[in-house]
Amino acid sequence: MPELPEVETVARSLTPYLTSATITSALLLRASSLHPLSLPIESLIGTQIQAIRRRGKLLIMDLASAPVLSPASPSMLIAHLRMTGRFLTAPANMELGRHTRCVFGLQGKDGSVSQLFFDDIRSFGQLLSANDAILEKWSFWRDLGPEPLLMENSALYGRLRGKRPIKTTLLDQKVIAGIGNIYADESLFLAGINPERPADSLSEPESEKLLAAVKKILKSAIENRGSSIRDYRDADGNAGAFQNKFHVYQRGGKSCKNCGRILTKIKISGRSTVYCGSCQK
DNA sequence: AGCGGGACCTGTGGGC
DNA sequence: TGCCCACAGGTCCCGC
Repeated sequence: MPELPEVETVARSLTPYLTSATITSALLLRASSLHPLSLPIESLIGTQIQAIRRRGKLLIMDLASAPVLSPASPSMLIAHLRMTGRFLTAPANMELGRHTRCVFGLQGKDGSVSQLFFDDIRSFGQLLSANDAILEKWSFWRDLGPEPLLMENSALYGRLRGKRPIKTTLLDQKVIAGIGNIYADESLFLAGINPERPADSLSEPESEKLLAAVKKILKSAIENRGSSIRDYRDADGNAGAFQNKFHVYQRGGKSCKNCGRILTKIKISGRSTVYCGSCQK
């Protein structure tokens, strides 16, 4: 599910609920929902959530540890939602859902108690209780590319190496962080670039145009609280609205909103890809 | 180097 | 109604 705009929306919607809350309990319901590099889930008990933020598609909760905890205690709780991961805030007495993979007890600064559920239908998502030593070992984290909204074209253009399709390159989290299948297709459409073009065939102005399109699409998607295809909801249970603005994603066989020609649907590195053969060169 | 295919999981929608 | 297949916001790993 969630790409950068959805994770950003989740982080923002969680912020009022979680900031300054202390984790009072942590129960893991499916072992595979905890990252192999993670500290035990119990390591989170007693930590206080300082802030919630996003890096690429990762949701990050910054933690402060109680003074008695060892230096090995976690400084962050990181979640990768993958396809169907989701955070839900719940009253203290709420029962677990069918797809709840982890549940945290929370105590707010005002003493109020509540729960935080990590639900995940497909169970691809993972939680990682991390400290600095663990992050150094985590290659996905180490190699994560720049934030698209902060990126300059010199950085993108410099990374457009090799003959693989530009769409594959946009999906490579080492090149640029946070773009997934929806926003890759939508950005390439807006930039007028064919997704099958070899990455190294883009000129510097084309790279610039692509990065501008990526930024415009991501910002617009964030303003619309993300895209809800099926499962995605923010922490308040709200769907996004950007799916109503798609130009190409999931529109194979329909007509181009720009020129009226039938949109082409193909596979690029295993992912469904839709583009306009007339508008995208 | 990079692609295809499979794996990890569960659910839904379409075709017959 | 039911069965089977294809497909789904992601990433990793293997073999060619």
